[in-house]
Amino acid sequence: MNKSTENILKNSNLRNTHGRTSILEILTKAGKPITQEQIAVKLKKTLNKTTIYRNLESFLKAGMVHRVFLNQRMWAYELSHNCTENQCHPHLICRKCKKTTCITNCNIPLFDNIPGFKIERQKILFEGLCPGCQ
Amino acid sequence: MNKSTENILKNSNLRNTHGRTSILEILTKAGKPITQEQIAVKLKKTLNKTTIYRNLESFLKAGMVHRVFLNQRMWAYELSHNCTENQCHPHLICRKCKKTTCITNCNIPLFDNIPGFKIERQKILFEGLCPGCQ
DNA sequence: CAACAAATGCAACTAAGTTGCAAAGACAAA
DNA sequence: TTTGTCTTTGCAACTTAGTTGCATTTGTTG
Repeated sequence: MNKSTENILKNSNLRNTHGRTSILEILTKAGKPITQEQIAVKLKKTLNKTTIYRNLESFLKAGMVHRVFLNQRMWAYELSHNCTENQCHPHLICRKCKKTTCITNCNIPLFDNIPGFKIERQKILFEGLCPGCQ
Repeated sequence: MNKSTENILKNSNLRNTHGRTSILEILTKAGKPITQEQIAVKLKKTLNKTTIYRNLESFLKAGMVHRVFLNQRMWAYELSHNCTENQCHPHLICRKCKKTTCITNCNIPLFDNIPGFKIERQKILFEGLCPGCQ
């Protein structure tokens, strides 16, 4: 079991359970947004979907994870170490392969000076072609 | 019946039905993204939800309308006259009142020069406070 | 170890959106 | 105006991502 994972959980007042550590492990390995269903499959369905959803939600609340909206009605989750408080890196949904990619090699400012609004966070979604599909 | 609406439908090879014109009327009046359910209520449930969904989809295909993702699992639709081919205006979901507002008085560039990716369209979603909630 | 709170699994539920099909309606040609 | 064809509509049944209630199990602290 990973020591730092254990500490992360402790710091967020979350109990150190097998379910949580294995979900975090999978999110770490994935390195990109994945869905509840994908997590369940990688765990060979040894963890109940309710449990996965509930754990992902507690990770969300603790800020360890964020989620992006996929296609029609699914969320994909990923670790949030590449995100600042106000802005997560942009994502691209590829028109061809439909996969979601994280775009971390760009430098997009925070548009927080829009008259009349108080902008606290911004999410950017690109549509187009990923490197593999051009 | 609005003559321009009629022409818009004709140009998109869509038949001029009562359902379609009344949905377009409501979207025009709304001037912001609204959901299927909201449309149905404004029509006093005289139009079946299947019909509304199917018409919204044909509007989407024709480019007359675009949609933004709302809260948990709902889409909101709005007329796309304020959008360019590559970018729609940003939207803000207010942390307090949960309403979605269109932000049209800002000038955000298209980030289409990201190495490795072919960006065709960008969608920006802000979270924060709307003018009424500050 | 005991006691309590939190996490888990299961089954049933919710609800936004979809599908199949028969009936009604739009529209172009005659 | 009528006819014929293709599109649109309504209805009911369905799909499925995500949620809820509850009984059981597990982690943690003293």
